[in-house]
Amino acid sequence: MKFEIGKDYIKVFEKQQFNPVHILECGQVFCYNKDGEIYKVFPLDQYAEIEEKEDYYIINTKNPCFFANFFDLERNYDEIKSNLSKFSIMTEPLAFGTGIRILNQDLFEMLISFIISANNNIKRIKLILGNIRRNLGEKIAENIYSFPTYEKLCSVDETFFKQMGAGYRAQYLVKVLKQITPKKLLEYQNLDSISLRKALLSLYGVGPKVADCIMLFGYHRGDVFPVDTWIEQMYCHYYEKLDNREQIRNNLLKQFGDLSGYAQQYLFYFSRTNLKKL
DNA sequence: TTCCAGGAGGGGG
DNA sequence: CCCCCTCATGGA
Repeated sequence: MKFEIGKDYIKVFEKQQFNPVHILECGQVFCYNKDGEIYKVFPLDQYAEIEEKEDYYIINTKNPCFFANFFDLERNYDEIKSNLSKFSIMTEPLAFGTGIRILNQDLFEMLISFIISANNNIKRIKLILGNIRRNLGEKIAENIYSFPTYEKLCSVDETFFKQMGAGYRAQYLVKVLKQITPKKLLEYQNLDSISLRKALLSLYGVGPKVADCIMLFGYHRGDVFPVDTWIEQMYCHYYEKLDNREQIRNNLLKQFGDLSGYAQQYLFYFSRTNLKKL
């Protein structure tokens, strides 16, 4: 995709391939705020502000290289969308979510975030993660705190996570922190998708859906299809009535192949905002 | 008041 | 293997 990278900014010129509203609001990421027309994004300990100009979007940040990778700017999404458009079910979701991109997010942050996401809603997930940041992170901008380090998270107990609002997921967090380190997660990069999924599923608080989300939004694997309540509803509406999520996953994977992850995100975003009206 | 949210762990059959 | 139950919390 066409973009210009400067010392403290990135300009992104192809708006049909890059829409910050849809990229951030589509449910793949929880570390952002909307401040008027400006989006503030704060993955890990990094910070950026995104603003729309007439012919481009500008990402203002001290670390353009980090965010070029974070926003997956090297990838051509025109090609992905063109391939997805061959499926008639994708017509509306592609039009609705124009400019969605799958982010490259930190593996450890994804693990913690999506364990919290289980049986939860996005607004409250953001709230809980914000509480954890504010208590254990470093201040990186006005009223914005970094994602805590592994060591910081290990230094607190179950009661702390409950106070942050994590509810019964508090014990999952404490246990998973004893099972895994950020370094080990990084080493998993080399695994094929079958082995990677198996490794993630062995972690406490990580089931099929959370494992798929970590694989998609962290490891950028296209050959997964996270099935949550919205995808399940979508599937029952457009395909057939099925309550077995593993079966739904396999059927959708068979259709979309290596583009499954991308298809899923467009379908999820569309379903979550439109399906209840249908 | 009950139902639901980007589900997962645990027990029993 | 599958089925059933339970797990906090806040908004609708």
